[in-house]
Amino acid sequence: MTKHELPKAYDFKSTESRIYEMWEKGGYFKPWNDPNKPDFDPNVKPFVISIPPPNVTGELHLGHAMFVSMEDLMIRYHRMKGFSTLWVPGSDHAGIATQLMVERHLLKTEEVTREELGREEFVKRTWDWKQKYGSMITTQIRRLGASCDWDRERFTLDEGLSRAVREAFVRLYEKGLIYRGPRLINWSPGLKTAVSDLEVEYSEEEATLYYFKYMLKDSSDFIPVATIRPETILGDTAVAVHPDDERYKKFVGKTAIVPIIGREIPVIADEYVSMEFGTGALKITPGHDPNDYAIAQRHNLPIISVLDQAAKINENGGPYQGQDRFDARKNLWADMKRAGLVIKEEKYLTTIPRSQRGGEIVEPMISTQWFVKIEPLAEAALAAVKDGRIKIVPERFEKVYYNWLENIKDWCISRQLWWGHRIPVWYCPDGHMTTGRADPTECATCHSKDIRQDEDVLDTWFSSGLWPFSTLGWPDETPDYKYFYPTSYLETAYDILFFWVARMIMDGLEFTGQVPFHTVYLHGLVRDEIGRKMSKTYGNVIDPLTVMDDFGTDALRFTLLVNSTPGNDTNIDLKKVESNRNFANKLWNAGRFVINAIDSLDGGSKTVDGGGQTVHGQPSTVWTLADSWIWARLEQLIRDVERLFQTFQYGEAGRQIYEFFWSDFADWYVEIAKEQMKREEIREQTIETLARVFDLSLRLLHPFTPFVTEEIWGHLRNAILDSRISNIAKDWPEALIAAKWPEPKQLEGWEDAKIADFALIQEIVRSIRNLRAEKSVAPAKRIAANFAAGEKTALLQSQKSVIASLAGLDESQFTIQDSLSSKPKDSMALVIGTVEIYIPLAGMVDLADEKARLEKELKEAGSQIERLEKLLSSDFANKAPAPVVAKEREKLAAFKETAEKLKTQLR
RNA sequence: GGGCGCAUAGCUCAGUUGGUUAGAGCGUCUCUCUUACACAGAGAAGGUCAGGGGUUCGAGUCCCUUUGCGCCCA
Repeated sequence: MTKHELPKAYDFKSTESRIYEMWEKGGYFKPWNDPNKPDFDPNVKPFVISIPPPNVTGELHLGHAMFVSMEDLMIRYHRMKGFSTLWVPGSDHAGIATQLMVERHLLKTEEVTREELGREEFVKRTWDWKQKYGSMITTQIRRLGASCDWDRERFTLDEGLSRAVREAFVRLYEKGLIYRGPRLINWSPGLKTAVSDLEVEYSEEEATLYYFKYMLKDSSDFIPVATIRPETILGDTAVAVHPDDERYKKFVGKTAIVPIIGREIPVIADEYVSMEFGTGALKITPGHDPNDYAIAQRHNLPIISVLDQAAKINENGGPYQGQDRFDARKNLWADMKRAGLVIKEEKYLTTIPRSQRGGEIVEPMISTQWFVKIEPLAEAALAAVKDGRIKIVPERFEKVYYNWLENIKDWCISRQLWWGHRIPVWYCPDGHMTTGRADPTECATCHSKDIRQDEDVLDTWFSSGLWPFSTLGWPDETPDYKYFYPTSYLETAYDILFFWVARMIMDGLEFTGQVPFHTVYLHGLVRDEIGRKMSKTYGNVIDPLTVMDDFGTDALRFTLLVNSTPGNDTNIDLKKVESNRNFANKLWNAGRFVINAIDSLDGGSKTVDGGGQTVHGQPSTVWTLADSWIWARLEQLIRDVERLFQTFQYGEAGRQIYEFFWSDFADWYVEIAKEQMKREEIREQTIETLARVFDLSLRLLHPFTPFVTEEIWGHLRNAILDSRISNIAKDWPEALIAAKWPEPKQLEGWEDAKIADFALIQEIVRSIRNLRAEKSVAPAKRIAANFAAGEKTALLQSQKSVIASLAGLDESQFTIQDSLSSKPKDSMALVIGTVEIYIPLAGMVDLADEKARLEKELKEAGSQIERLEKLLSSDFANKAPAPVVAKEREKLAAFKETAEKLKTQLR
C-alpha cells in the first residue's frame, strides 16, 4: 500500500473548481507587489494585461475561450518568471446588444416596449438585468482558469469608468475635437440609431438594376438612368453626366423632371460619372448616398431626405409618404411603369450595406450626430507603431493598421439608445451647448436655467477605448495607474484591430500621453473542424462549456493554444480536444508512477550529495546514460521554450513540451527508470531524477494546462516532502501557480555526446522491436541476441540491461563482444551503423527472406552513399560551413560501414 | 480596384535566423489488458511540401510568376 494513492484516471470534473477556488482564495491572482500596500517596491517590474472586455450580457463562445487561454498563458508565464503580474478583468455594457436583449425580454414577459416604460424605468430595468446576468460571463471565464485579479474587476458603466468617459469627452470637446452636426451617416432603421462606418458590413448580393427615363423639361427627350434603389428617386436633386460624354453633352444645363412628383432638377456634368457604367448617366441623391453627397457638395445641390427614422418615406415623398422603403420602391416603380417611364429591369450583382448586428440593410441618411475629429489622434497613433513604441505581432498587421489610420474618417460617436453613457452636453432654448465634468445647472453662454441634456448615448467603443487606463483609475493618478500603466501586452483577435486596438492607442496617447501597451498580439478566429465560420444557421457552433464538460478545461485550452499560430485562424476539432484530454491523463498517470516511486523510498534522511558536475543541483557523478540524456533533452527543451515564448510562438512551444513529455520522458525515461530502480546503488538518484524532471515538465506545462498540472504537482510535492528526498522540494511554494519558471542554462559541453549515444540505444531497441513484430515473436517472449559492437562495445556493455529490458532480450543469452569469430547459425542479422546484431530464431529463419531483407537494406545504404558522395564532391564541401560538411561526412562513413557489414552478411 | 493570408500524409494542421530523402494528432493495418496510463504500449503503411521559373554549395523555408481558396479595405 502506498502512502499517496491516486485514482487510475485523471478526473477533471472533481478537480477544476476546487483548484480554481484554492488559487483565488490563496491570493495567487493578485500582483505580489501591490502599490496599495506598505511594502510596495516601485522598482519591481510589473507585467500587465487588461482583458478585452466581453459583453456583460454575452455568453461564452470559443472566441472568449481563445483569448482567455492565450492571455492566461502569458500571465501565468510572467507570474512564474517573477514579474508582479496583473490581469485586469471586466466587461463592457454593449449598448446595442444589451438594450436589444432587455427589450426582447420585456416584450416577452411583460408585453411592454421600452417607449411605454420610459427612459428612466427602462434603464433601471436594464441595470436589474445586468445585476442578474452580468456575472454569467465572468463565471464562465473563471471556468477557463483565468487567473485575473477579480478584486480589480471593472465595468464600463461603473462610476469610475463613467467618470473617465466624461473626462475624455470634455477634454476632446474643449480641444475642439468633438463636434456635432448634420452629416451623412449610416442609419440602422431597425435599431433606430446611427452606427459607425465600422459597424456596417458589405455583402455581394444579387439585386435588380432598374432602368428608367429621366424626362427633360418641355421636351420629349430623356436621359436613361439606372438605379438599385428606385425609392431614392424621390430625393434626387440632379442628374449627372460625364462632361465628355457625346451622348448627353447637349443636355447639360437643361432641367430634368423627377418622375411622379415632378420636381425640377438640373442636369450637371461631373467627372465622377463613369461613361461605361450602366447608362452613363447618374441620378444624384445626396441625402441617401455618400458619393452623391460628395457630388452635391461640389455643385451646391440641395439635399433632400426622403426617409424617416424607421426608413419609411417622409413628407418629401409626396404620395408615398408613410410607406416602407421597400413598398415605396414597388409602388413608385409601378406608377412609373404606368407613366411610360420604365425602360427595363435586370439582375445585377452589387454590394449591399448591412448592419453588423441584425443584418438589416443600412441606409445612408442625413442626420445630426456627434463626431470625433479623428485625424490628429490617428496621426499620433500611426507614429507610435511606426517608431516602434508599439509592436504588433504578427508584424503584417502593422500594414493593415497603417492603411486604416491613413484613410480614417471622423468617428460618429452618438447612438440613439438609452443604455450607455449619456452625452454630457446640455442645451438651452437658444441652442447654446454646455458641457463639463460636473452636471451644469445653467447654460454657460446665456445662463438660462432651462437646460436639457442631449438624449443620445456614446458608442460603447468610446468607453472601451479608454479601458487600459480607465480600469486602473484614470483620470486620477491612483497608485494602480502609476504603477501598472502603461500595460504590457494587448492580446485580442485581429478582427477588432480597428474597433478597439487602434482606438485604445489613439485614446491612450491623447489622454495619458503614453502608449497604452508596448505589444499587441493578435490571434486568429476559431472556426469549425473544416474551417467554416461558426454560425447558428450552419448549426456548427461548438459550445466551449460543453467541450469543457466532456474533455476538461485543460484539453480545450491546450487544443486552442497548440493548434494556432499568431494571426491565423484555427479550426477546432473535437477529436483533437479528445486527444489532449488523453494527454492530461498521461500527465496524471506519469505522475502516479513518479509518486509511487517516491513513496517506495525507504525512510531515513538522505545521504550527502557527492561533488562534481551538477544539473539543476543534482550530482551527476554516477549518472547513467539515460539520466544524462533526459537532462540534456530537458535543458534543450527549456532553452527552446524560452526562445519560442520570447518570439510569441506559444503553439510551437506547447508542441515541443508535449513531445518531450510523452516521447522522451514517458516512453523512454520512465521505462528505463523501472530498470534502474531495481539497482540499489542508483535507485534513489533515479527516483530523484524522475521527480525533478517531472517537476520541471509540469512547470513548463502549467501555463497551458493549469489544472491538471497544479493537481498532480500538489501530490508530487506532498510525496516528496514526506520522503527522504524532501530536500529537493524544500524551496517549492505551496502551489505550482507560484512556482519558479525553469530558466535556461548554458550548455556544459557533455550534452551532445550523451544525446548521440542514447540515440544509438534507441535505434538498436527499435530495430529489434521491429524485427520481433515482423517475425511475430510473442511480446512477452525473451529472446537471445549476440552483438558485435566494435568501438561501441563499451557503451553497449554499459547499457546492456537497458537494451535487454526495452527490446525484450534474455540477458542470460545476450552477449556483446567486440567482434564475432563466425556468423551465428540460424540467426537474423541487423546492422545499425557499426553494430551487428544477431538474433537466433531457430526455425523461423527463412534464408531467402533473410537475403532479400538484407539486400533491401544494402540497396538503401548504397543509394545514400551515392547521394552523399555526390554531395561531398560538389561545391558543398567548399562552401558550406565546416560543421555541416563534417556531419555529412560522418553520415557517409556510417553508411559505408553499414554497407560493408551487410555485404559480409550476404556472403 | 488596393492589401493580406493560405495551399505540406486520407483528414486537421505544425515546421520563424535556408543546412540536406519532411513531423504531430486523428484515421487505417498488425500485435499486446507487460506491476503509471487501453484516455495505453509496440510495430507498420501513407507525402514529386499546389504548378512554373529564379537566387544559393543547399529551398517546404528566400525572390518572381501562374492557378485555386479565404479574409480585410475601398
